[in-house]
Order: sequence, then C-alpha cells, then structure tokens
Amino acid sequence: MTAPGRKPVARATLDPAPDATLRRFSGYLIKRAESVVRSDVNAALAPLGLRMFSFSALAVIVDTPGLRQAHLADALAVERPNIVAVLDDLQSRGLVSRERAPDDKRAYALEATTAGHELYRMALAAVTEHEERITKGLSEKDRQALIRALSVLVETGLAETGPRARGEEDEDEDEDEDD
Amino acid sequence: MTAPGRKPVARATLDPAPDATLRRFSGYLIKRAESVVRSDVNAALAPLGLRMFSFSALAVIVDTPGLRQAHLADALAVERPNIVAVLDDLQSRGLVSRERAPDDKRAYALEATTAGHELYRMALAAVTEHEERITKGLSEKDRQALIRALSVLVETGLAETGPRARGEEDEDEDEDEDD
DNA sequence: GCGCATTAGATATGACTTATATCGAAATTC
DNA sequence: GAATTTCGATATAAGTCATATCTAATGCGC
Repeated sequence: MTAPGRKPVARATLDPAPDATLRRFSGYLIKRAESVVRSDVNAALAPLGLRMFSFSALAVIVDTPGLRQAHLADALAVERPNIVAVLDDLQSRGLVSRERAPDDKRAYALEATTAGHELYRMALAAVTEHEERITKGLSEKDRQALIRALSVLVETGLAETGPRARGEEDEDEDEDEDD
Repeated sequence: MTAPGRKPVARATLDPAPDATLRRFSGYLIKRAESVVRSDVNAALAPLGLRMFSFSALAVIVDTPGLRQAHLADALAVERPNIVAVLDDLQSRGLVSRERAPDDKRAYALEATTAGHELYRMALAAVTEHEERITKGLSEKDRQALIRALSVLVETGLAETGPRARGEEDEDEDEDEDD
C-alpha cells in the first residue's frame, strides 16, 4: 500500500474532526459562520465600494428616512462613534445626506440620495445573491428556521446583556448593549 | 417627570424595527449573534483567563493530543501566525506543552498538561453554561436544528471560499479565505 | 554529501471592527 | 440663566485576523 506521504489525516473517515467537541456548541458555529459570511459578503459588496457594515447602515437609512445617527447606531447595535466614519464615507460619495434636523439642530436627519437608492438596489441584489450562496446547502424552510432561531438568540442576548446603568440611581432606562 | 422619557419617535409602534430588511438575511443575524456570543462567552471565560479563541485551542488540543500547530490552525480555520501567541500564553501558564515532534524536529507536538486538563474541565463547564444561557429561548430541538443549519453553512463556506482544509485528503490548493 | 524547493513555526506589520472617554454645541430642566 | 443631558465628532485603544517574510529543519535529486 502506498505509504502516506505526509499527513494521513483521513479525518473524513477516522477522525470526525479535531473540533468535534466545539461543533456541538452553537456559539462556536456562529463564530465560524460569521467568518464565512463576512468574507463572502464583503467580496460581494466590494465592487460597489461597500462593506457589510456600510451596507447595513445604508439599508437602515433607506428604510427609515430621516433617522438620526444615534438611532442608526441603536438599530445596528453599535456605539455612536462607530458610524461617524461610515457616514462620512457615504456622504462624501453622495449616497446619503446629513441635514440638520429642524427640531434639533444638534442632530442630523439621515436620508439616502437618489444615487444612494440606486446603489442600494444593486447592493441589495448582491447581498441577496450572497445569502443564496451561503445558504445553498439549506432548504428554504431550514433557512427560515435558521433565521428564526438566530432572531431569538439575538433578542435573548439583547435582553440579557442588561442595562449598563452608568448613571446610577433613579429610574431605569432601557438600553441595549453589546460586546 | 413626564413618564415616557425622551424622544417621541413613535417608531416602536409604527416601525417594527429599523433593521427589519436586514433581519431577513441570515448573514446579518449571524453577525449580530456572533456579537452576543463573543461578549457572553468571553465574560464567562474571563475568570479562567481564557477567551473564546484560547478555549477553542485548548479544546482541540485536549481532544487531539500530539497535534501540530498547523493542524490546530486548520481545525480552527485561522492562519498559522494567529495561534502562536495563544500557545505562548497557554504554554507559559503550564496548560499545554510544546514538545518537538520526534519525527519532525521543526514541528511541535501539542499536548495539554494536567493543569490544562483541569482548567479545560472548568472552562468546558463555563462554556456549557454560556451555551445554555444564550440559547435559553430555544427548545433543545431548535438548538440542534440551529447547530445543524450552521454546520451546513460553515461547510458550504469552507468548500466555497477556499480549501483551507488541508485535512481533506490529498492535494489542496491555496486560496484565500479573507476576513 | 550538496543544493533546492518545501514545510513548521515565529516575527512583523497592517487592515478591520468595535468600544471607551471626552469635547463642543445645542437642548432641556429648574 | 446655570446645570445637566444629548448629539455628533475626535482620539485612543483593544481585539480579531490576514499577508509577507524569516529561520530552521525536511525531503529530494544529483
């Protein structure tokens, strides 16, 4: 028999996988899946000059015209400073407008421009293709079940992570938090 | 004093969620879920001086005694340089040993020490609790379905994005995996 | 045995993601 | 009208990962 050249891994048959224990945890698989998702979606969006995060921001702005940056940050579950650079980019490319809110001159009312809507349409198509690509091993039913399960998990996480009250006393405020 | 609080956006009633469109993509939810997972598991492991990644490395080493660093990197789907610092840490704390492989003096045979096994047992318990915590909104059946769906997605991604797995069997080509 | 290409691990570096702390300006409260 | 809070911006830093390159050791062919 031909002696095995270098690594007779044969893991497909003998060894289930070195990370078999880890694969019994959804958390581990979520992390692995996130890596797959990120690289694929970023590749899909790169031709459009977008990334996963800037696409997400654009999507929320398109769907919620006039929202403020803080709301956008809340929607995407990130801190406020994280969206500034993204909006700088989107705005400088003429995709979104930041107009001072009439009722609150500190705030910006965010809106997608015509070009923004245009790019968004293309990006949405690219992301839809990406979604089909990464979930092509799943039936539509399984994909929906996956989405439902992840939604529950995310909502549970949001509720759990708890109010990080930095004030102290007094009333309670609801806040989301993350990582 | 006015009860409700701050901004009468009224979006809670009108708009289900600003990211409703995004939530129809598993990719988006996976990213959001990953954030929940990471913060929770890291908090759970912090008392033990571990993170998600070092725990994963320890788990693979415990389950696959004698494996080399490159195999570990493959198992965790990361590049080789990324595990060096982790192993430096685990080794300096006496949790894993790096012994030169007898048949290949360039390579290290990784093994968990007694202390490593000990810590691993505790970490595994902590991670199991973490898993129960983040999936407590799901039935065990749904959790298993989630794991299965994610496994399919990850495997699809591995096959697609790039044969990083040199564990397959025979040759492998190089690609990128990005991220 | 002597080169040559390859492989294992280490180092250096950089991209990307995301959080905390703080500031100025505007808004709100008293 | 001063104090406090909120909005967005800036600065900084931590954490996650990849690529390129270096060193030793291996394997192969001559």
